Amino acid sequence: MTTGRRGLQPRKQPRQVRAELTRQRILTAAAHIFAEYGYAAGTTNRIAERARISIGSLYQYYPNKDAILAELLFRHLDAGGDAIRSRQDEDEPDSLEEIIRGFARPVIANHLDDPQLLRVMMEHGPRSPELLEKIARHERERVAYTQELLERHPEVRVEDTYVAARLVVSTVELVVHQLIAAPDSIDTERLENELVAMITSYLTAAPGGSGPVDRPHHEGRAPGGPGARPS
Amino acid sequence: MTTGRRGLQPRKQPRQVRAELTRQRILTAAAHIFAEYGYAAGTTNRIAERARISIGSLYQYYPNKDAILAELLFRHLDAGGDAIRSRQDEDEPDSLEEIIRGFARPVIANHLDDPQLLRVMMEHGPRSPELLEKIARHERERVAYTQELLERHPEVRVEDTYVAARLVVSTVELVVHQLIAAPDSIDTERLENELVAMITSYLTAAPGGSGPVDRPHHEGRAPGGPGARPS
DNA sequence: CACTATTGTGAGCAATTACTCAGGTCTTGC
DNA sequence: GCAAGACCTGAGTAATTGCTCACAATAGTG
Repeated sequence: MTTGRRGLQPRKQPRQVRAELTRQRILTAAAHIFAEYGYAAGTTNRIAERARISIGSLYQYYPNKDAILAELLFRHLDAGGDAIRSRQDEDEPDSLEEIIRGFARPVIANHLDDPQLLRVMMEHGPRSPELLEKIARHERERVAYTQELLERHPEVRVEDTYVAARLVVSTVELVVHQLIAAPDSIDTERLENELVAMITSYLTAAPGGSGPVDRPHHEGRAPGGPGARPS
Repeated sequence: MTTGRRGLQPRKQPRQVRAELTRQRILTAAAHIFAEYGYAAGTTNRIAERARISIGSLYQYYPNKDAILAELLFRHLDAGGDAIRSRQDEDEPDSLEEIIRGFARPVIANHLDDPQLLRVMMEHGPRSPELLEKIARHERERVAYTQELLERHPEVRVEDTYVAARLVVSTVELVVHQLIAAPDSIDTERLENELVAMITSYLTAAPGGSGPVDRPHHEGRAPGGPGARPS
């Protein structure tokens, strides 16, 4: 199938405008093809055909098929990261609900373009070590950032902010992904609201309890503060 | 790649014990191979090799590669459905938390066997119309059942039980899947607890509020006036 | 214009894959 | 013991795929 690892970096730097244009055509064509056919059936020849260039040209810019998907994924991750980071730079003192909403909204927006493509990327992505590393780093950053926010915010009451952060990040990403890509798609706005409500109520609920009701049993939360250690 | 649709039903009924045994070998071998190599790289020859039978025998039982994955998926879905349904038959009057836990636990248990395989199945599955239908039906059943439970339980306070049910089902399935398969896996028990806590607090929280705390400000989540435009 | 560097072309190769088939070996029923 | 079916075998085939390479076209420079 795919020839072995040969690096994922693009093959050459374009020196003329024409080249940069071709590059872009390849990328958008690949996005469509992968989204429509999946990774395995999305052949390089098909991509070239869709981009209206020859297969040879394609391989002048990308050393192999993986590299195309890689670039697609990089761009997506970068876009997502930027959106969230830009939000961070704004005025900070939001309510917790607004903060969570600030997580959910960019993720939703980022998935509206082409849910199918995202799906393909996450599916096949982790087979290449470089992609795996990139994704893992991205996720770790998000978790760390989220954890920091949780720890800083007084409203938050969870035992282990690390676990909570992972739960939150995963939930937002996955649920948005699934429910937007679903055939019977849920209204975007409602999805955002419900997701935010769920996470916010989780974070602010009394630890070990289920909702506002007092729950006498259960091992109490370690009073040592928020610095609960990840397992 | 795969030859076109030719049905997914097994090719023949085994009449001797020997045959049933071979069948089982194929299935377990396929499970391992798919989990290890993914669907595309998990070739039928490799499966046959691992099962220590010839490739010809394999094709006596399954008309094509898809059919093997299909059977694997069917079995998984059936197992999951059974686990939940068996729980339903027990004494009903549980607390909401216990009900949600009754959802989460079988899902977790079902994923502990081989997360990678599950991943492959969900990834590739939806390409075959028959599989797609099976999965969709399974999901619809789960959502319907969940919605019914939500409506019956007095503690639940959500606007739209259908949306809530979908959210709950997706969240449990996806988050469990992701966090168990993750390289830095979270402790199973803690995962269950946090997940249950999140969902329970979401379901029991007063609509429009976030958690037990009284929240004077903020526009409610009523459809009338959230200033929430998607970016 | 001439010369060079950059970019584009597409037939075709090597490798891989799902799957077949002609013929073997084992089980069963009598 | 012996036929008839059930089961198994594995070399081979047709099709597909990622990718190369020898060459053609275009753009930049003097």
